[in-house]
Amino acid sequence: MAAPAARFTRLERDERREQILAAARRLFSERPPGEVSTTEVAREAGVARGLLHHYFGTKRDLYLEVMRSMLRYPPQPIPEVSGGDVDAVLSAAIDRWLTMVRRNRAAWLAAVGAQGLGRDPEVEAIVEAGREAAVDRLVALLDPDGGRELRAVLRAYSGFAEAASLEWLVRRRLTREQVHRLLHSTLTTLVRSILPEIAQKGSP
Amino acid sequence: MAAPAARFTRLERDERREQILAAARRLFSERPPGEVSTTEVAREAGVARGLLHHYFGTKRDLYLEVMRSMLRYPPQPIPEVSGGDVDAVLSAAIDRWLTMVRRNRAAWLAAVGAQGLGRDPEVEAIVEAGREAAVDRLVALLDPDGGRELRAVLRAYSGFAEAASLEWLVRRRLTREQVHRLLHSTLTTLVRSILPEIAQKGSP
DNA sequence: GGGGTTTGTTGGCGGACTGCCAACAAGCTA
DNA sequence: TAGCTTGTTGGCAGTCCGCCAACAAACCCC
Repeated sequence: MAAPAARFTRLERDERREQILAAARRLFSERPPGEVSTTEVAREAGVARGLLHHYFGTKRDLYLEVMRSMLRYPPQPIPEVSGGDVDAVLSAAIDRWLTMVRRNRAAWLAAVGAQGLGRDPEVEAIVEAGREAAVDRLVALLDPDGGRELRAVLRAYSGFAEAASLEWLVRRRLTREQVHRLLHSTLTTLVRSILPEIAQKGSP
Repeated sequence: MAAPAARFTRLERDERREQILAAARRLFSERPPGEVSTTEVAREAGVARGLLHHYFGTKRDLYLEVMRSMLRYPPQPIPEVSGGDVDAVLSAAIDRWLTMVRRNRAAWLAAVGAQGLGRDPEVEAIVEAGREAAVDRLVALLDPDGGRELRAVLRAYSGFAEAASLEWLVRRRLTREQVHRLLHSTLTTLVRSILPEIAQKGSP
């Protein structure tokens, strides 16, 4: 007779883990967590439902892990351009940002738009950490000694950059070239003209 | 004997409906929809669980209605300042925005929490409609004949305004006065200098 | 004021989903 | 090949959602 044809194949922990995570990433990218069942994730991954509880604990834990994994992948490549010309450095940084966004389109869209109405504090913290990290990189690039106001302005700017990127990627009311110029000019103006204006303490 | 002491009181449809909606708004503001049970909403409203299905259909329908109701309340007051001075008009509009945001703090925070692609198309549409309406008001104020690029830039600006407001309300890295100046200067610069620069078609 | 009517409200049944765990078996070791 | 390790499965118990038939509070009419 033929061999019993094993009904499942054993995998190394990390391997199976990544396989489940990939399936979960796919589904959680399309629908909010409340509308994705663990049964579905298990089917998509080709394993029994109990297995994902074994690897990740609760469904919520799995979802949080998906969020983290999405934040982890994109922003790996470190800026490190550091030419003398600030304008050129900024331009290059923006270019990398746009390229990253287009390359990881699905993951990025899901991460930016994560969570529904009620904000889940943990999810919020994960996404916010990613944004604050982006601010860190800009601070290092622009003014390592920058104060509280600089960080606040840059955080607002990151909201601007995300919305502008959506105009390019989704709504298509801007070209990549236009977004690039928009982001560059706005950031330059913010830091050189507007920030000094609002940072000074006593001005009526 | 004493009267049978009615076990529940009948209310008019709209009255009961609003009562349930208020309870749902409270709970859905604190937690994502997947973590709020209809049993809880019913208890909070002081009615039987079946009743909210009677009034709103499915849980999802109730959630969508909550979203709409939150979007409906705040931005009602129409700008209508229309003095000759554009700067003064903008300043007043920004002032109203900041006041609205602080007054409806909880509701507004919850609504912006449903960022960009909530991955739920319907929720997405509702929130995005609110933002596009804000853009409409700005377009009417600034340049009624403005083109596609103007709308795109203003949409990006609304992302900027939301993030900046969070810096004031939540992270407290900016004062109200600072946010005001930041929003005013940025909008002015965007429309007067940066928009013309990116709107021109053929520029290397 | 009593009986009939309207319709707002309740309670519970059927199906689906989550969290958990004991039993099973694939693949390694001797 | 027998035994062991541990990745994997299947099902049980509790909770939640969608639905609907029955109930009863307030109203109407005589």
